[in-house]
Amino acid sequence: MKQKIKEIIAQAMKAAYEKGILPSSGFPPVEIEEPKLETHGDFSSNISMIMASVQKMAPRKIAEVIISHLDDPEDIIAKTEIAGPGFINFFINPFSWHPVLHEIHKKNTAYGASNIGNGKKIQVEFVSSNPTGPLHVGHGRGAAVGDAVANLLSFCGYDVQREYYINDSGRQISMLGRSVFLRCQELAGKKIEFPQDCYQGDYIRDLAAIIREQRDDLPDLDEAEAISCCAQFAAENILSGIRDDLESFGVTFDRWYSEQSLFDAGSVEAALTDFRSRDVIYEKDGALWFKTSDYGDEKDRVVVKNDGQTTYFASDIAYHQEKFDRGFDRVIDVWGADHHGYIPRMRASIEASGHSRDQFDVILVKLVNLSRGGQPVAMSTRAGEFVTLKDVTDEVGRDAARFIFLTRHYESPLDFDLELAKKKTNDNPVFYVQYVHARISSLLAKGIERGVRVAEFLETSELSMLKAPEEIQLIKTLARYPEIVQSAGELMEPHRITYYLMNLSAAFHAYYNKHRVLTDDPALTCGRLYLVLAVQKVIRNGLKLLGVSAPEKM
RNA sequence: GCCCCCGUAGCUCAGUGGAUAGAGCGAUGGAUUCCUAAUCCAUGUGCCGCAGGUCCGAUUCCUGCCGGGGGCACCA
Repeated sequence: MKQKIKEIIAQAMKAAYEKGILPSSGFPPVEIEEPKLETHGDFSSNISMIMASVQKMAPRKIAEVIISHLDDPEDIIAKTEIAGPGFINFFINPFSWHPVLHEIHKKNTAYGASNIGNGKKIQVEFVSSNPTGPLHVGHGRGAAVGDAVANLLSFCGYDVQREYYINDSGRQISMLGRSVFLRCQELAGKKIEFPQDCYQGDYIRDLAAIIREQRDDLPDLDEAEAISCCAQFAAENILSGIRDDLESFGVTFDRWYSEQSLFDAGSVEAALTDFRSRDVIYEKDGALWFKTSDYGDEKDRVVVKNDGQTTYFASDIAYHQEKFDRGFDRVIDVWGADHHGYIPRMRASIEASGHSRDQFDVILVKLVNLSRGGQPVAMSTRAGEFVTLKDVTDEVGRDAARFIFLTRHYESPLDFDLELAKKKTNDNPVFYVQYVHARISSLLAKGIERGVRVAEFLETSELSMLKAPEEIQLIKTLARYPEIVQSAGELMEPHRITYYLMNLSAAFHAYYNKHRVLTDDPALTCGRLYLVLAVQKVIRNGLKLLGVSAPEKM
């Protein structure tokens, strides 16, 4: 609809120019918006204000000219007005909205899909939590955001790959091995000093107990071997737990990428050699430094320490080079906000390896403040006291958790209240939206009971009886969906879908309370079912993008 | 000290240059012989942190300041 109005305006400007009424052909792109006030029409254009200086005419005069040249063969426009400083307001003929419903039914699950991505290969890397402990709530938010962003991009025509990067190498893994090893010794009755920098959580004790059971050769190994054995065992065990948790959270990945595999394939060495040849690496104090400050970072960064060990950053450089080698046009990383200082050096590495900085984006997800009935729940990773993602989803359910994670812009801190998440009221919007879907399912079932044949009414519905203001309002809201999806995709902001769904749900509930869908008039009933089924489809599509289920019954 | 994010109704937050700035919660009053009351309807609330600047027009963009949060390792 918006597009049609744009075309009509563009055509009117052209016609006026050809007649010599508008002096200049310097037409800016036509922008249309939906005014907040109903009295300002369905659509509004500021085009005459923008053109005023180029055309050397008063905005209101330009508006008059445009209006007098409008050509509207389909009779979409009921009325136009010139308002304020020169807005042109368009009032759409109510019946012109009806075709939106046909479109929704025809496109069904693809309604709202677009091809703005044009098949470009894009990778979304998310969660990528170290296999040194279970996923906690913060990771859950990252998972929900990453998954929804991937869904959105895919729906917008990108060729999307989801990836999890496993830091299964380096210091934190040996520290994990050491932690488990020490707990094993403790279980064997030895008196040990458990260091501060080891992993403190109880899950380390559990792992120690398991490995003692499964590997009775452990006491025979020398300490280094035993630690390494513990490390490998623990990392694998934890990672498989992470996989399970994500899967029951509804998140799956196309690829799990091991950091260790980069070393095994010589990719880290190759990346460093490449950077040497590009002259962006130098030696100082026995270490190798990458000149990230040449690319906007505040200082240079070490890639090989003076003990010969490569840093985590070195692996990351190799990893991101390798992503582009795999043919991705764009690479998105979803990180916790505490990594934000890492962005400039990562950007530097992208640019130094010959890619452009806009091929790489980081989505920084802010922290989650967990509470229960308003009382904060302590979350300290160091002390090993944290609420795991599994704990939360077990308690409040996957749908509520995922939806709540997406009710804020990812860059805002999120308050997550466990009691609130279980409430079945308006406080908890996930049920508000799902309830729409369930109610419509029920309507359909009742309709069938009464002998309304679905296939038939989808074909024969005559829509002219859909003329109540609430009905037109509902259709207008449905018409906005594709645009919302596009902007959510382009900006990678899934919360736009969340808000839209809450809006649409409000419009539906209001309609439902005011009008009966199943009436004694068969034609009216068919028309209304046609409308509410379109609503149901859009709700279902939107929830799917968010990774939330659309229940038939509640 | 430097960097990033935030500052909008009593609370939690939407609003990527437009007209009279919105929603939920909370408060008050109402709605169910009838399609799911997990719903709806009605009634209030705002120096959009402050000060400049750009613009026909700024909550939105720019600069400075104030306030809140996070980050600043040869850690990951």
